[in-house]
Amino acid sequence: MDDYQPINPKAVQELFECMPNEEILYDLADLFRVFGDSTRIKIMYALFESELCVGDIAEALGMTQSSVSHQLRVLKDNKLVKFRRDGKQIIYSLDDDHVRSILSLGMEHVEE
Amino acid sequence: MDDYQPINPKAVQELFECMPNEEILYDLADLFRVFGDSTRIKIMYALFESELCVGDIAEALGMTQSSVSHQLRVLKDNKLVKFRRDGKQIIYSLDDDHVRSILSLGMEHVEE
DNA sequence: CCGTCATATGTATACTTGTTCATATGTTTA
DNA sequence: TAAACATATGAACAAGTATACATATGACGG
Repeated sequence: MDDYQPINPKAVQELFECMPNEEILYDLADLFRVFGDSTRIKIMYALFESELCVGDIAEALGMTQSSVSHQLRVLKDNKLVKFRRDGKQIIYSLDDDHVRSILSLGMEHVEE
Repeated sequence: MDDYQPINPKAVQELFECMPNEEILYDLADLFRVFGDSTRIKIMYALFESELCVGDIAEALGMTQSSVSHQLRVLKDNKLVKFRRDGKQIIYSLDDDHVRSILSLGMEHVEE
């Protein structure tokens, strides 16, 4: 299988030339990986309608503050949520509508 | 922090009532997790325009047949690709346009 | 049927990652 | 400034997973 002869050489050749940049594909996988955890999905859904502080997210979802904070960091690093400080609280919200679009589209696929 | 008092009790209460079904959120995370690997992303992109047999995918992407086959199984189990046999080859293609939509939307987000 | 080709599958391993516990940082209030 | 509160961070452990290698299954040609 080392001297493999493509069945469809034209398509293979076309892929060599037209595949998106390697780095972009990694970024794309990274993006989806962030969506690929139920804790983070829950957090994003919690923020779907309105902004919330960390404690309220943890309370609403029944998870520990630490766990929520760790995952918020992942979401923040990947620019999926933004935050602002308000006194002692830090208030998180979804970063842009892309996040809502992706969630909604995924939901459509799942709900069949 | 055990007797936590919500900052925004109304929002927390609303979340208790309005959060999507737990199981659906797990399914959603599972769906995105499948997209969250660069090998699988590459395979899906390879299938974006036209169907391909396993060997051609491996050849075009420069990966081993085994690795591609393993990942195709994941994609198949999650209904993201479908396949048909054609003689000795097995020809894979994207299962539906949801897959293309999700890839495209993710790409939009990444390409800024 | 036998050898060859295309693909699938089992297994072991190395790597990634989510959670918990403990603690640090930073803000407010008394 | 000390105590209380909200959040972040570090480290350790457990669980999941992608890959490579070896082998099995299945289809075709002679």
